[in-house]
Amino acid sequence: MTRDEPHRRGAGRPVKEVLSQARITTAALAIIQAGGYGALTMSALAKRLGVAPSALYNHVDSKQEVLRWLQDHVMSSVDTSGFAELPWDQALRGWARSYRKVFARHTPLIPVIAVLQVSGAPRTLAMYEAVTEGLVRAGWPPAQIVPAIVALESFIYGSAYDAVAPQDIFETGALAGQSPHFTAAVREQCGRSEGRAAESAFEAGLDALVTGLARQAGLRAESGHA
Amino acid sequence: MTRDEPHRRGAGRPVKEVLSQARITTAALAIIQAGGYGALTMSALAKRLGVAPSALYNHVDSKQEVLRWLQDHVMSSVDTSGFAELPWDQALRGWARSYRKVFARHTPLIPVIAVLQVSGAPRTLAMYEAVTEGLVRAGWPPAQIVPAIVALESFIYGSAYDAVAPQDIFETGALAGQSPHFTAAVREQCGRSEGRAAESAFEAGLDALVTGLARQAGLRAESGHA
DNA sequence: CGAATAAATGAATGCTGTTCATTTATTAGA
DNA sequence: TCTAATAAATGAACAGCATTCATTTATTCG
Repeated sequence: MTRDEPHRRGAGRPVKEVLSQARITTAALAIIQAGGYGALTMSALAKRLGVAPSALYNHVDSKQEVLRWLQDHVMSSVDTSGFAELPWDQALRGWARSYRKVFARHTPLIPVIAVLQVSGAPRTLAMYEAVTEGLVRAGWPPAQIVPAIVALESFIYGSAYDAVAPQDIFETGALAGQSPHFTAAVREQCGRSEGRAAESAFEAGLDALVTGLARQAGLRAESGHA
Repeated sequence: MTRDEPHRRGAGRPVKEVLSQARITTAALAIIQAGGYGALTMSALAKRLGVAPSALYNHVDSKQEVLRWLQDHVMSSVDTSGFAELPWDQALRGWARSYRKVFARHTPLIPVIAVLQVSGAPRTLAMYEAVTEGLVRAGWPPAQIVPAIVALESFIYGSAYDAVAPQDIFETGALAGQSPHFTAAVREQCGRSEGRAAESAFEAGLDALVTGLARQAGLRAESGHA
């Protein structure tokens, strides 16, 4: 599945690649920032690169591949710097918050990630490596690290969707009579956390996961929950 | 946004509705089961209902609406019966397992749910009501229930993606040298949980979430973790 | 110069969801 | 029973999509 490098030895090679992976990814990102994922079409991408749509296919297998490149690029902006400076549990929380924040603005990439082989996504792999190394250094048993990352990641993806959902999703409206307990519960927490319902749910879940997974690993999260 | 009932008072009404929401939803489900979500097109849907594609639009606003109907229908097969018989934490785990199992076969609906107003999804609302009632009866403080459900749901959605991902996602391949810790960690857990990596990560995360969220709510999960 | 080759092109393909003017069928009321 | 009203089905059409292909253009190596 890995693409051949374009014109490895060939003649006719221009001095600078006009349509490199980097240029295509950058253009795609610009389109998304300007008009959202709905605006990301192969035509739009070609136009922004000053080229015919068909020319794109000399450098990309499919739109799916563009999305894969995009995914790996976006992933590189997830912050793992905490593992260099902070206690492991604070670093883990910081990583999770950054991860969620980044993908809340790129939810259409989530189905792509979920199926993506890391072997084709070097920066994604680098992120996993940073997290793993941090946990290893903190004394986590090796066998528990991948399950913990997977569990956290699952929670992060779901929370990213949640972060961009309309705030009034849970308004029961005309059906309130059929759901008295739930309607009351929604009212209850609307008062508490003003508008930031998704935020507080994320923090609650994150704390539970970090604490619980650490306990399963025979460790103890050092900092209390916020 | 709520559709008018077709032919409320009108003349020309056939005795039985040929294209009701139920019939459309059933047909869509059959198409999906036969050929996956890629096969679910408005043309295919029309053909299965023995009708021209354009006729569909007398009963449905858009394909998105079909997906919303589908979502609510699928949601009704999530099992909440545990809340009637089991201790609350076991019921919660059972619900989460069922929820994940159902949507693992309907991952394309996840982005739909995340944006869907419950006011238009009665069976989804019924599910929330069942869970909420169960937690209220168990003594959960009302203000903590919605955040807990949201956190669990986020985890469930992410885990549903995970459940259908290829097993070799984490094979680092040629890049193993650049990620020694992670590669080792992957090897480590491959040996432990044979093929069921997603499963064990889900159970670990579920246990952490249920335990941790309960502790935040001032309760204690009764049953130990599996 | 000539051969080789990558890359760009424009036209075309088949699919998608969706719209629209028109026709068909059914029923309510006079 | 005739007529008016109205919902629903139709087929043609549309714009947009990702993608393919034969052809042309440009570049560089021998």
